[in-house]
Parts: sequence; C-alpha cells; structure tokens
Amino acid sequence: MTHKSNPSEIKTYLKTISIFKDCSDSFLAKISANAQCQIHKKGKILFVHDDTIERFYIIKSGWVKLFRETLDGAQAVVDILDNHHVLGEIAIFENNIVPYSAEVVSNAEIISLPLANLKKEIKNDNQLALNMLKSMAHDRRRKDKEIEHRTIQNAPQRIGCFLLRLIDQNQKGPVTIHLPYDKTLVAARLGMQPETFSRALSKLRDETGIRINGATIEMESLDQIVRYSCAACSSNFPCQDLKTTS
Amino acid sequence: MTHKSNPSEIKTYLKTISIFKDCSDSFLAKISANAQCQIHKKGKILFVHDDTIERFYIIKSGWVKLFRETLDGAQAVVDILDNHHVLGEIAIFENNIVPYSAEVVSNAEIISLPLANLKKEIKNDNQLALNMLKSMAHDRRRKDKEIEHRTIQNAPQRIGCFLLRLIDQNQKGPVTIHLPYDKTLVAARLGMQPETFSRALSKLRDETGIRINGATIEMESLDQIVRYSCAACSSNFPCQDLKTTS
DNA sequence: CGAGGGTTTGAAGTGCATCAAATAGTGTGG
DNA sequence: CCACACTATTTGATGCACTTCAAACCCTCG
Repeated sequence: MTHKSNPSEIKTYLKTISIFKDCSDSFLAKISANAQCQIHKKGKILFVHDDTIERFYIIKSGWVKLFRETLDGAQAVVDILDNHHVLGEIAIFENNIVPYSAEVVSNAEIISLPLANLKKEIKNDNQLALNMLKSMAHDRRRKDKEIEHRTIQNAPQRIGCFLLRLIDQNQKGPVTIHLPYDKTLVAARLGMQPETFSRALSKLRDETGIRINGATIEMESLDQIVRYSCAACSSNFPCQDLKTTS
Repeated sequence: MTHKSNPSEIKTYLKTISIFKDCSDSFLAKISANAQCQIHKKGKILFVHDDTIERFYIIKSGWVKLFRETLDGAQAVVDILDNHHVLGEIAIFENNIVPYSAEVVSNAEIISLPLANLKKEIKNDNQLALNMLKSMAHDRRRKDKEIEHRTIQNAPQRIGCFLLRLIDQNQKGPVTIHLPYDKTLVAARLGMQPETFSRALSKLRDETGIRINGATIEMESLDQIVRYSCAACSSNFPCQDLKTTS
C-alpha cells in the first residue's frame, strides 16, 4: 500500500531523525529521492531475522516490534519502537543481513530507504558516522539497563519502572498514563507472560495505590511508584528513558 | 603499580585493537605517548558507575568485570572482558561519565589512555569513527542475544550455551574446556545465583554426559550440548560468540 | 596447619509459568 | 444498531525453576 512519497516532504522528515542531524544536503536529497513511504497494517512483517534486506526503515507513525524466535515458537522481544526510530540500518555491518525480525504492531506509516546509500555515505560523511555512533552507544546503554532490570527487578517493579519511563518524570502531582500498546505486548516487552503481567499490575496497584482502568492508569503522584520500583535499580530517579532518538 | 610503559611497544599493541585498525599513525603515536600500562591485582576497582573519568582502558591480560549495583547491594553484571577489549570509551558520549563500574577479577595488565584524545580524534578520523561504530553495533547485537538468552533459556541451557561460546565450534570430537574465571562469577555473568549454577551444571552433566572436574569440563563431542542448549535459541549452531574484538 | 574464600548440598520458600476457563472488549457483517 | 466471532485480559489452580538460608566441604595459600 504505497502512500504519496513526496521526496521533499520526506527530506524534511528525515532532518528530524537523530542520525541525519547536520548531514550533507546532497546526501539527504539523494536518499529522499530513493525513499518510499508506505502505510502498513497491524501484523505486517517487514522482515525476518537472517533475511538479506536492501532497505532500512524509519517509523513515521505507529509501533514496530523487533524480535527473534526459535524453531519451536518461543519469542524474545528485542525492542518496540515508535516514530523517529530507525530499524534495519544495523544490517550494513552484517552483509545486509538483519539480526531481528520486525512486525508492525499498530497501523503504521513507515519510510524505507536503500541500505546501499547509507552504507556508502558513512564512509564519506563523518557527521553521519558520528551520529550513528552516538545513537548506537545510547542504544547499547539501553540494553545494559534492560539486562540490569531483568536481573534485579521483579515483575511488578519492572512494570512500575516501565510506567515511569513513559512519562515526564519531573512533573509533580497527579499523572494519567495510557499504555502505548496491548498489555500482552507490554508483557512480552518486559519479558513476562500476559497472565503474570495482569497479576503483577494488580500487585503494583495494591502496593502503590495507583488506579487502573483498562489501558489507562492514574496516579496521585509518582512518589509511591518511585519508592517501590526504583529501589531495585542502580540509577537514580529521575532516570529518563534512554531513547534511540533524541 | 606502574609498569614499564614503552610508547612504541604500546603502539604496537594498540594496532591489534579493532577500533584502532588502520587509524592514522600520528594519532596512534600521540595516544601511545599518553598511555600508561599498569598491573592491577584482583579486586581493584578501576572506576564506579556515574564517576567522571579522564581515561579509558584497554585490557592487555586478565579479566575485568563491568557491573552496576543498587544501594542495597544487588548487583548486575553487564559484561566480563578479557584482553583486546576496550572499556570506558563510551564515556566520550556522556560528558565523561561512565555508565558502569569496572573491577579487575584476575590479576591484569591494563593500558589506560586519555579520553580527550579519543574524543577529539573521532571527529577527524573517519576510519576511527567507523571502527568504533562497527564495534558498537556488534556489541549491541551481543546485548540483544544476552536478553534473548535470559528470556528463553533456562539455567542449565544458558550454561551449555556459555560453554559452547568459549570454544571453536567447528572442531569435531572430544573437547576440554577450562572455565575462564570463578564459578561464582560465571553464575553472575549468566544472571543466576552460585547455588543455582552449581546445581544447573550438574543437571547439564546428567543431560549431556559431559565430565566435570573442578573448573575443567570434558565432552566427547559438542552434539549433546548443542541439542540441549541451542534448541532454546533463535540462532543456528555454530553461532560464534559475538565478541567486542575481532 | 589453619584461615578464608570458593563450591556444593540440603531444606524450604517464592515468584513466575503453565494450563484451563471465565470475562471483557472490539470489530464485522447482517 | 445488534449479534456473533474473535481477541485481549483476567482469574483460578497447580507445578516447576530458581532463590534463600544454612551448613558442610574443599581447595589454596600464607
């Protein structure tokens, strides 16, 4: 389902992506000319791990799940990304082979760009290489955090931590949160079963006094959750989520 | 305990480090001149997370544990590195603040180099930036694998997988493995308790017929372990460990 | 030889997974 | 706009994996 792919419009959007910050205009023009923008429905598989791909992707809207799975169907969610995030670009270091599968988990607008352009340009454009390096470093750090959380935090604490990272942590007073995607998916993202998620969320409610209504969660203040979740984390609150973007 | 720090000798060693491959000679000369090589004893803390550091490190021999810990002492091992690995360099993207603590876990010879040199040079030397980018990408991929393993594999399987990644996976026939460091540390590296490690290793023995003698492990062939451990992994054997180096 | 850390073993508890089934919620076609 | 089909979520019952606490054992090194 190809959408209008106006190069200049795409170019404008690309400029908002961290890895393209301050990149040469000629490169942005070139890559935009080769860009496609498509609208994908929930469930669409963009690629499967160990595929050879020719294009990488940038999310303009919606959510995409990155994952791997074993022969007998066990699945590990590597990441869940939203707009401004880039995926598949890592393949330029692996002979165009992607190390994870990507599935659209809510209707999404996604730009695709040729890997070849990127692969070539990082050798010429030091700014681009530095941007990618910085983004990659940031991302590696996020993974470290993820491993730490799964090691130290229990299920209710991980949920609390996840909720805190959805919001601006400097605000005072009451906060309302909307879960960004299905509870089942949040569960997978946090490395637990849906049933465990449901029970753990109830436990978090009992421990912290938050109010839960479907995908909406209200809290009087962040204090309770911070006390409950951040105790089992090596970072100090406010910890900010480390986003790939920014 | 400062050791002889012969710049030209250090320079030769630096050339074997992946991020310095094909870097400008003048840069290598400069950074070598500012290098120090020290011998550290087991237990030495190189830095603590959230410290501001001025130097990054390269391991010449021995092992270094990267970790974070919470106020009440819970610890998460981020990585355990040996020679040719670089640590602390990530701080150049975070205002010289390191995101993890580093502890020498076996007597080690470690080179330290000024962060400032590196920070400045990646802007001039595209090759250096690309090397770091590639290494960082590789590393991020390793973390993804780590998360996957902790999600999908149980304790005995994780140990089997760990053992396989210690060796050349293409060899046939009997293999003897020496654990590279304390069992307690292997346990922490794999995200489990020492007691669990001990029991899980016994279970792995019962399931695969390997022979265990202290830190030495013998196996008739890899097949048994592969069948047992790799079933719970999305990668195909041989999977190769993804090293920071190489 | 003795001290101390690393390792193993035992017993008991806890947290999460699993299996099963009920319930709520959502989108579809009539 | 309603009824049905299908999916997401919750709840219950049970089992297993890993942790925790405690104690014994073993190995190494001064």
